[in-house]
Amino acid sequence: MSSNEKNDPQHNYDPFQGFNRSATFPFFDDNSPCIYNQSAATPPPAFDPSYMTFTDCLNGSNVIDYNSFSRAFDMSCSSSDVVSPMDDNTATDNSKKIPTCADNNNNISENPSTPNSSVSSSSNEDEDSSKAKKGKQPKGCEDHGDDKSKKVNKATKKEKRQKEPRFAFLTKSEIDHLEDGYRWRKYGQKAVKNSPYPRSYYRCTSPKCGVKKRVERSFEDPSVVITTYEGKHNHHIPATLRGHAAGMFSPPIMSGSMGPTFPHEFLTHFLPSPSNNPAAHANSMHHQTQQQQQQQQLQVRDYGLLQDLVSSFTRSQGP
DNA sequence: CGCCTTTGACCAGCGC
DNA sequence: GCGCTGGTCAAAGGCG
Repeated sequence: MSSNEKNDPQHNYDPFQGFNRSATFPFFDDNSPCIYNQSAATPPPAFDPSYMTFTDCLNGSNVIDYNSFSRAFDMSCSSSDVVSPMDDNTATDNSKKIPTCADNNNNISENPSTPNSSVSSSSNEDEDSSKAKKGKQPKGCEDHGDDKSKKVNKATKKEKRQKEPRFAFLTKSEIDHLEDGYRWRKYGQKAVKNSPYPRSYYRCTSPKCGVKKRVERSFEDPSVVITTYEGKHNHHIPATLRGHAAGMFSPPIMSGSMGPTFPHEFLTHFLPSPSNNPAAHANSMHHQTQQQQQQQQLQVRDYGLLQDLVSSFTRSQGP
């Protein structure tokens, strides 16, 4: 818990509390302007007063460049997926421990040429972590739950627990759980302190993919959904998805008006896109019915902020 | 029947 | 050691 929150919980709720923004978002400078929706009426005062839009982030020469941004989001699909583990004493809980810039560099920036070898190990370890935790016995079955096994589980967990880099997005949407092309299973929900809105926990349903995300609504601006991704998918977007999400970013909608490639690259990497999923692409290109197209448009609207960001960026590039 | 959400309980880390 | 909090588990139930 942050000291600010203690001092003034009603006005200092910060969904990114505990995040060192310059570390969490390496493309920010030390003054850490925050990604925020340009169209939002009133930015949450809890954030840095010097707000800048995503577009500003992209254009601000003193803030980021393509490289830093791409490093931040590991945009190169061919780049390493190695994620250096955070020590337990570095970041076991993002609300209590703030990763340092050095930590972050280790996690994200220093591996462009590292052999792509540890995706599975990373996710497997995550799975191991989950398995370790499954040592818990269900209620009424405590007869097997001796203290020894619990202690072993604790030790195992302490050794293996790692933190994936996290990336948070503010999305202006009325929908809490935005479709992003992947399939998620909700595994928990918790009330957020000083916020009337609960936080939901989702895990990617793909086997061996340990990606998680947390979704919560901003207390300051209920129209803003804060989605925090943790980890990186080690698989393609499911080709057959409810609502045909894999075809959301079909060329007519995204690529045709994108202009600059950067935001397109960014979004198509971080979010689902046919370019990341040839099978889905083919599917969307050849089997797109009118109904699917309508659905597609509806889903794209779910992206609220992201669309705004893209259009802002496109406009800022000029004709 | 498979997949998903809900929800109460449990666990670990941290501050005091 | 205790209490608080964030994160996770897993049984139960709903839905298509």
